[in-house]
Amino acid sequence: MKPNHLMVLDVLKKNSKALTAYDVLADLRHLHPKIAPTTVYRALTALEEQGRVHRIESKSAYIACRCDQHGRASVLSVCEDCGRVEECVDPELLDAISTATSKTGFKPLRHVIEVHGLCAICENGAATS
Amino acid sequence: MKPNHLMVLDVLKKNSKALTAYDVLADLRHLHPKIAPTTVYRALTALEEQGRVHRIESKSAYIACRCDQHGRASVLSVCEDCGRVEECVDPELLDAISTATSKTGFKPLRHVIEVHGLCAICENGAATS
DNA sequence: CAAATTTTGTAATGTTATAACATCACTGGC
DNA sequence: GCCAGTGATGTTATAACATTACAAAATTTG
Repeated sequence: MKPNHLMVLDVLKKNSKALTAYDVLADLRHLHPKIAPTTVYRALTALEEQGRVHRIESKSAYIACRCDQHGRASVLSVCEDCGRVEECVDPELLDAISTATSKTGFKPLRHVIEVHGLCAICENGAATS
Repeated sequence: MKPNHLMVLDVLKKNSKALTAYDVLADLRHLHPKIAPTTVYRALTALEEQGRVHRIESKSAYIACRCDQHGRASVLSVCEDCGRVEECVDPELLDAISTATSKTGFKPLRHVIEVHGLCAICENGAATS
């Protein structure tokens, strides 16, 4: 893997929360002060194509893929309280969504499935506080 | 409904394609040259809360709700060729997704389900051209 | 009416993403 | 070895999307 791509992936892997491209940029600048947005975006694009990174469309943010099922679309659960993101791969669900959209002749190519809510920790924390 | 909100909704209703906030702004400026981004965004936020407008997260764009089921999350099919968006309300699908994400204790609150692909017209057009 | 509250307008700014073009690094023919 | 051709990277600038902050106007309420 190319050095820039590796650096970007490492930054994402350090975090369980989604980071924006500019969060990644700020982190990288500690070591490489001259790095530019373009560099980060190019790395993110490549990593996404490889399935190593997911973009959270509803947050304009990115996480490292943790599911080791690179290539399959995931259902992404985003905690609105702590920002943590869980991945869940469920081919049957994808098929069900494809079937639903296909009824009108639509041909599905890419799925974006994001669920906002509260993770187990924050839900309990909020309830007992 | 407030005049600004109505104007914004009307612009969106004229189009079957998703429009960005600045597309809406440009359209409104034909008649109201002094209107500002803030005004459009405030209207879009209010209309979204009422379920009259959906935001396509993966395009940073907006469409008028056509399903007359304001309030229920929709599956949005976005044609990557012509930009048209179809809505499809399927409570069972939402429940299935909620169930999948709930396995880890996650509490789902808002669903973002967007499918990119080709609509029937573009799929056929592309095939026969 | 006048004070309090909410809505709207206006300007500036912040955030996210890409375009355009220069430069560098590698490859393969000569 | 040299030097075109190709693709990756760097650099600068700017485009596109969104919010903040505060002032002015409208609306509500005592």
